[in-house]
Amino acid sequence: MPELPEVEVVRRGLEPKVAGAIVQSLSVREPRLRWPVPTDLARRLRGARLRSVGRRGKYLLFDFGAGTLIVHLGMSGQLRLRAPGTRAERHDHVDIETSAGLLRFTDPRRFGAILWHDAAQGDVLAHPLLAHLGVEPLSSLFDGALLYRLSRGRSLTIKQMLLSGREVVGVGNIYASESLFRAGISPRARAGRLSRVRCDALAEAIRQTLRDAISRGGSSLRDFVDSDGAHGHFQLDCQVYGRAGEACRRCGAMIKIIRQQQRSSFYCPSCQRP
DNA sequence: CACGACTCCTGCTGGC
DNA sequence: TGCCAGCAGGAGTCGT
Repeated sequence: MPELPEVEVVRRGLEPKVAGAIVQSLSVREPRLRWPVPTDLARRLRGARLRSVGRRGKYLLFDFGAGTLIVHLGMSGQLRLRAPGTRAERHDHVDIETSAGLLRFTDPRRFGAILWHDAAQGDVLAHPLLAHLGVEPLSSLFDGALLYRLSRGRSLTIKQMLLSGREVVGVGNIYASESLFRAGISPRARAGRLSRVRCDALAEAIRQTLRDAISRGGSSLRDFVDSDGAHGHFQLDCQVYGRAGEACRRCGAMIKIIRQQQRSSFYCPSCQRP
């Protein structure tokens, strides 16, 4: 479900409400997520005070001082703040009862993850899952120069490079297609062949696409909801994603769909060049 | 190292 | 109308 904008929308929704909250209890109904929920999590969290809610790529980072709760929403995860006592339904796998309310993790496909990183093990950003992530696309470190430098000598397609998360994080299948359309670049273009000018255009397109999506409250393709259960509106503005066979809004040509690495890519064959 | 295929899981949807 | 194959927004791991 969630790419960077959706995760950021969840983070922004939660942070002002739960920062400073004390954890009262934690209950795990289904520990079998992408990796097992740590068995000692309840003991570690009980009585702990949540300092802040951060984000790295698509990972949410709940800082408790003594350690960090790492949460990934996978493809179908939700993290919502509910009234205490709200009845658990199917796929409501983990509840964190806090002084600010019930923080509930729901994930039908169980591709999500809830992990603990102890402060004694060092900076959470050095965690194996986070250490090799690319640059944050909305930070000042990300621009066309970086994209150009990191793509030299690479034979994979630009779509695949964006999805890998090793150069830039947070761009998933929807926003990769949308960003490439904005930049006029075919998803099939070889990353290593992109000119500096086109890298500039792509970096700017990625930043604009993600900012727009965040400001609209995230994509609501399928079932994305924010921490209050509200749906986003980005899907209303998709230029190519999910529009195979329809007319390009810019030139009228028919939007195409192709498969790349088992994922669909949507693009306008007229507006986007290899 | 770089790259691509495979995999985990449940819920829909589209085509028959 | 009903059924079911195939596809879905992620990304770590493994084989080449």
